[in-house]
Parts: sequence; C-alpha cells; structure tokens
Amino acid sequence: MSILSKYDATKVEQKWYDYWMKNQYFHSKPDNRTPYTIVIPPPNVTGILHMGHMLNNTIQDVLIRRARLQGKNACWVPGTDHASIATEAKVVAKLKEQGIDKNDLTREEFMSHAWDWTNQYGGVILNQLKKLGCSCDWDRTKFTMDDEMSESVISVFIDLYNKGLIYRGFRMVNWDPQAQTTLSDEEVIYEERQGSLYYLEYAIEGSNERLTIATTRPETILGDSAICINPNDERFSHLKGKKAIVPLCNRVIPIIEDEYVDMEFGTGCLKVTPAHDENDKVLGDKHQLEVIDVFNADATLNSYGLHYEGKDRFVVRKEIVEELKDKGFLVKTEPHMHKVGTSERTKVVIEPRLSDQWFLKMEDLAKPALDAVLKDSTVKLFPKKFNNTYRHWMENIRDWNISRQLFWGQQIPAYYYGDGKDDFVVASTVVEALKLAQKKSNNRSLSVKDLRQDSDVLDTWFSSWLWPISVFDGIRNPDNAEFNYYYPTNDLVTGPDILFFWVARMIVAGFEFKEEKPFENVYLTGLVRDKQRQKMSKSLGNSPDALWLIEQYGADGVRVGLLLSSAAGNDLLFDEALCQQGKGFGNKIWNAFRLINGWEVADIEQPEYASIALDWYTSKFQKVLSEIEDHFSKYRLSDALMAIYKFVWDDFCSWLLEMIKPSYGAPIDKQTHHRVVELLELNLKVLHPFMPFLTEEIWHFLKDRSPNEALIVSTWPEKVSYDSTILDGFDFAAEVVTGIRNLRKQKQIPFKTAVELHVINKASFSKTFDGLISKLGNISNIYYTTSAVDKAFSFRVKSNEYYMVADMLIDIEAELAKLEEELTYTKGFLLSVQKKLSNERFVNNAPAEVLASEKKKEADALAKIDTLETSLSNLR
RNA sequence: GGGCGCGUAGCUCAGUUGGUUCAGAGCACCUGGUUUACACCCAGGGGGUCAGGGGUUCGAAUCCCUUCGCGCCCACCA
Repeated sequence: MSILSKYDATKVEQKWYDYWMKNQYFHSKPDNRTPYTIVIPPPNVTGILHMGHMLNNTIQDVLIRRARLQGKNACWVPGTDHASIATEAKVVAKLKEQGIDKNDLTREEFMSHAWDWTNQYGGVILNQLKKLGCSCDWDRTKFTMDDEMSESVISVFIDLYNKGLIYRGFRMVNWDPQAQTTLSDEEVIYEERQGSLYYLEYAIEGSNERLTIATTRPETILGDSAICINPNDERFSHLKGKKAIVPLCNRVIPIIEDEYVDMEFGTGCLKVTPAHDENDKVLGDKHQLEVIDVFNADATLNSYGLHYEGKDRFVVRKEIVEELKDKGFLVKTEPHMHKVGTSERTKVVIEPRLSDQWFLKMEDLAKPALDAVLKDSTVKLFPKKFNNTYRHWMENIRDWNISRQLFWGQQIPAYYYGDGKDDFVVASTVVEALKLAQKKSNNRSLSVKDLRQDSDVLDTWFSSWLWPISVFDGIRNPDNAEFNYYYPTNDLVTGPDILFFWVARMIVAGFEFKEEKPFENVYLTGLVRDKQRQKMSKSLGNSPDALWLIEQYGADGVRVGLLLSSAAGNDLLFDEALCQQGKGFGNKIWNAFRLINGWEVADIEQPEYASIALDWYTSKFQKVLSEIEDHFSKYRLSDALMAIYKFVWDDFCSWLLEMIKPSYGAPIDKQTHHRVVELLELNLKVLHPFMPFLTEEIWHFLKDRSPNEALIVSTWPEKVSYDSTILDGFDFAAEVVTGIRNLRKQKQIPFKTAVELHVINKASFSKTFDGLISKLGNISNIYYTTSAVDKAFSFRVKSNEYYMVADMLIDIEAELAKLEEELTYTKGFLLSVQKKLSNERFVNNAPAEVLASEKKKEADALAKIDTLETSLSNLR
C-alpha cells in the first residue's frame, strides 16, 4: 500500500470508527475488571452538536479511552434528554408553520407529533458524536422519555410524595407567557434592562389630596389592592387609616402600613399588587388583601383590564401611560435600570403569577449532598473554586417547582376525584389511584371515570437528576448486577452553567435514592467563546459548524485544537487556527512514521550514538509519562496534551530521529529500528486518547495486527524507574549542539561543512555524548585540550570552553568583545550570589539545599570567570 | 447589595507548601535555511517593573493591606 506524504484524515477516520464498532470495543458488560464509568450529559434530543458539546465530549472520550488502555472496564453511557420546554417549543413552532395550533390538539395528538419529531431528529446529535470519535457504548443509548426511564421518574415522584416531600401549593411562580408554563427559579435569567419609573397620583378618598407612588409596572395598577406606607414616615402619618382610589377603575383601596417600605426609594409610597409581585403577595397575605389577577395566561389583560382587555402587557404599558398622562395622573417619568427576569428557553420576560403547582422540599434533601462535597470530599469538583458556588446554592436552597404546564414530559401521576383542595391521590396507575381515591374519599362508588389526571408534566431536570442511576435501571431494579457494578460512576464532565440545574440535583438524588454519590469527580469545563470573548451562540452566528470543522481538520485535529487551550474551568477562546495546529501536529507524527517506515533495515552493527540516543529517549519518556499522569490526576488535560505535543515534536522528531537517522542512502541497523518502532508505539499509546484515529492508523501500518491487538484495546505504558543522569547529560550535550549551531549561524558556516571541535573540559563532562554531538553538529573530530585554541571561534557551556576550528578569518576584536560581555555578566552574577552568601541571616535561615545550590552557583561562576579570563589573555 | 475568581511576553495561559533549574510554554513575530520524513518543515532570536502602591521576610509573581480594571454566581427593593 502506498503511503501518502500528507495525512488525510477524511479517508481514515470512518474506516477506524467502523472497525472499532464492528469489534465491539466500545461495548462494556460487567466482569472482574475495575469499572470506569462515565454517563454523558444527555444533549437535547433534537439539538445539534455545538462547540460546547465538542469540548465536553472530547474530554470524556479522552478520559474513557485512557481508562480503557489502563485495563479498566470502560463504560461510557450515551443518551439524550427530552428537554421538555425546548422541544415542545420547537414542535409548537413547526406545527404553527403547518397551520396547526397546539391548543386545537388533544394531548395524545400533540404527543404523536412530538414523537414524530423526536424520531426524525433524535439520532442526529449522536451521529455527530460518532464523527468526533466518541467511544460510547451505543448499545446502552438511553432517552429520558424511554418507557423504563419514565417509569423510574414516576416511581421517584410517588416515593417522594409518600415521604411528604412533594406537596402542592398555591404560590407565586415564574410564568413564561410564551410557553405558557411555569419555570423553576434556575430557569430564570435576570437581565439588566433600561426601564422607566412612573410617578402616579392616587386620589385620597374624601379629600382633595393626592398621593404619589412610583412604579415600574403601570399596567398592573388595575390589580392594586392597597397603598403601603412606612409607619415611621412622618410625611404620610396623616393618611393612616384612610383609603385611596385607583386611577381609571376608581376602585377604593386601603392605605396600609408596613416597615417593608423603603422611605428613601421613589416617593416612599408603594402600590401593592399581590397577584403580580412576590413581595406584594407577602404583604397581601400579611394584611389580608384582595388578590386581583389582571392577566391571562399569555400575559394579555383580562376583564379586570377594562378597555385594555385582550391587549399585551407591554402594549398596555405604553397605552395606559398615555391615558394616565392625559387624565392628569402621571406626574413624571424617570429612566430606571432594573433587573428583569427572562426565560432561559424562550427569552421572554417572566411574569410572576399565582398558581397551583407541585413543589419538592429541598432543605433536608440537600444536607447529605452538601456534606459530600464540602465535608467528606466524596464528590470532588474540578476546579475546586466551584465548591464555594455549590455551598452557597445548597445552603440557600429553595423548594423546587417541578410542575410544568406542557405536554412533552412525564405526566404527573396525581389523580383528582373532586373539587376540594385535597381531593387527589398519587399513584402509578389509574387502577391504583382509584383504590386510593375510594379510600381517601370514603366513597366506594367512585369509578375510573371520576378520576382526572393532573395535566401538568414534570420538569425535565426531574428526570435527568436520576440519570446516573436510571441508565442502569437502579430505580426500578435496585439490586441489579449492572447497577451494582457500574454505580457510582467515576467522572462527570459538564459545563458550570448546569452546576445547579443538574450536577447538584444528581448528587441529591444519589444520596436520597441510593445512599451513595452518583460520581466521584466532576470536571467542569469552561464555556466556549469566540476570539472576541463572546459566548458562542446560534443567534450571534459565531459558532462554526461542527461537522464542517471535522471535515476541514479531521476529528483528531479538532480534538487537539479544542484541548490545546482549555484549562479546566477557564473559558476556551475558540480559534480555528488551533484546529489547524492540531491538524499540523497529526501531519508531523504521520511524517515521523513515514521516515521510520521508509528506512531500509539491515543486519549491521548498531552505532554507539544510536544506542545512547535510544537510552536517553527511553528515560525521557518515563519522565514525561509521570508528568502526563500528574496532569491527568488533576484533570489538566490540556497540560497533559501539551506535554505530549512537545515531547513528540521536539524530543522524538527533532532530537531522537535526527540522532539515529542513518546517513543518506545508508540502511539502519536492525536493533535501532526495532527499538525506535517500540518507542513510537509508546508515543502512540499516550497519544491515542487525544488523537484516536491517526494513532490507530499508524499502529496498524507498523505491524500486521489482528483485531484484538488494536491500539484502542492495547495497554497504557507502564511506569518504571528511569535514569536521570542520562537526562542531565543529554541536556548538557544539547547545549553544546546549540552552541555549535549558533556559531554556525553567526559565522555563516554552512552545516554541510564539517568542522573540528576542541574542548577544555573543566566541567568534566562525560564523553559519552561525543558521538551524538559530532553527528548533530557535523563535527569531524572532537579534541580534548587544556589550553586555548588559536584561530577558532569559541563558546562556553557551564565552565567548559569549546573552540570551533573553521577555515575562516577570525575577527579577534569581535571575539574579545563577546568574551568581555560574558565576563561582565558572569561577574555581576557572582556578585549577587556572594552578596546573598555573605548575609548572615540568609545563611542561618535558608534551608540546606538552597544554601548548597547558591554555593554551587558561586563555584560555577568562579570556574567560568577563570575560563573566560584565560581565553581573553590568550586571545590578546 | 452579598459572595467568588482574575489581572504574568503581541495573544492564550502555566507558575503546587515563599528559596536550585523562577520569570516559563504554545501561538504570533523577526533572522537564516532547496539537509533526500514533514514549508502543516528545520535552525536560531527578540520580547515581561509578574496591574499600581504599601507592608511582612534574609528572600515575594507567590503571604498581608490598599487602589484601579475585568469576569462570574447569588439576591424581592417598587
């Protein structure tokens, strides 16, 4: 087979993915190995792959592939989330295009459309993950609305209800008027908006006086039930006990007193509208005020809105201000910055609204989850700084509104049998519900027909908080073998934006339902932004198409590009140039392989330099391996990758291969070839998690391998002790080579011209590396001497003096100047070291090794000065 | 308003308990290169008062105080 000079990812990647799939390497089943488990953060079933997914899933794949190589039973469970509000919104929009109004459909009809949609788009994102190389166990693919997943959700609901933790309450909730559902507090995003503060006059009953209040929401005045003043406010003490008249509708409302009112803000008078503001609701309850809801579900005004009935809240705001102005109620308008709650999904302004909803009591549930992270560290967050955020949320946790006024989701298993507040039962089936209802109502004649199931569905997160448990069927079959083997899972990789939505709640669920954490480590990635630091989003259009990127740079290139600059917890500034860098890296490795592969191998003696070079690289590999391990242990994947990147590019390609490369046309000896292939294989192993396709491709080119010898199921390199003296020696030799190269460049001595090298070996540097130095510097001979060499260019490494003899004119003045400069610098350095050493307090307080190092510095400097001075006097 | 975090080379970031190798890496930049794996390359190089100020210490990018700038999370002020 011919080997192309440029690596072509597009031709290679699909081939290996199919191969891995065919051989079932992604598939896991319990056995006697240690499990390593990751559950995917399930993406929205109808979503498409964006940069955040690419980053997340690349990281997960790196972790899972490494674990697999380490001999663990690696299991990565994929799946999707039904994302009730987002998906329902998409389906509603699509139906609208077809001229179908959701409100005209029955629940069953709508669900059928939604399932069609899901089946049509549901697989898209998972197929995109395959293109990225993700080694998920696809046989385990789950969907949060699968029958068995839904069953788990329902049984958990019933369990929590029976424990008294779920209750039904008439409360102020966050209402999304577009989706016409409630939202949890977490789904509301507060945005700073420029608004206005309107000063309105209310007449006082039985008086000509008028009272001015300030409000940001004039459209709600028709729902006012009181004016509130601070009892300590002397400006208004004469109004105590009086009544005010609401403009336009002329309703008479009481003037109440409460210290809640801030005397400094606005006019010191507050209009109280219990139906449309949470604080007003509190005041209303305290003072037993009437609750007047002026809105319909879609935030148009209802009949309380008088002639504004049917108009949208924002339209009414404009119009009512005009009317109030015309009629003399508007005193003034001031610009006012304030925070407005918006829906995470639909972006519309949230309306506080009173309604019957289902809530989950969180306070007690939160306790074990709080301790697990902060006290016992049974769950560890990376980076650690998120511990504080987590603590704050958990300690101030509020009850979770879990009902949604949607169709797409698990319908709440509550059945009403009467009109009373408590006339309902909670059960998994109608039959069971009937039994309970008959008992609770003491009415034996109650039949299924009398039961009406709650029309709400559960919050999506109420199903995904069970994800690590339910994907192994741990709710329905608590003691099953799979669950016992895989749970708790090991690592969770996700974005910090869903720390509360999902991560915290999974921890809660783990302890509540399994008395066990759901995972050990949580790796929170950064957000993917563009080069201008803008968040990547569809609306900004700054997010590159994932598949297009993969086509351009190969999955390996994109993976490397994403990982190169994404330290854990830091935002990633995505730049396509990084993918190019990743692709370039792949090509570099490819060419290193081609070089090795192209050598003619002969049964000849191994040169000494080659053996030394290989020994050095073998030790260097071990050193880098321990660095890589260290980075992995801290979830510093980009550092691990960078360590490998530099190691492969610099140490392997630029140093090792150049050192062992046979001269032109000559064959390489068998032994060297064998060892360098082995070393390349080690490189491929540590690279595989990052660049799975390229490495597998080369792996199979190197040798004929049967499927069970594939790289993906090979073994992670073993850590063994290594020789650090050879590493130090090599560093010294490398400095010598660099010195030679520098001189060649400065003096324009072409590399092709062999030169002699003379050395005054004051540093007693081992001659072991002479062969390598000669090869890399094109040195004809190395001579050891004790005195300066005439007509030569010189350079120094530590206290060693090197002379390069070339058939060229030496500029004595320039050489002198160079030596003088080095001498001045070294003397200055010596002075600073000696100053330190003569400081008694330093000598007394500094640890021994610091002291020793300073003394060594002093000795080295003295030796170097001696060398320099000798050279100078010789030259003169 | 409360809390957390950040400010190190042109850019993105490392820098563990203050002390060999502490001022680093990658990219970008500059100079040279038709070395028969690779120009997606090779060799070499420049570049930082570690945001400003003060303090502790024999010694500070690192610890403390303070000023300035930035980001994030949480919170009901009309």
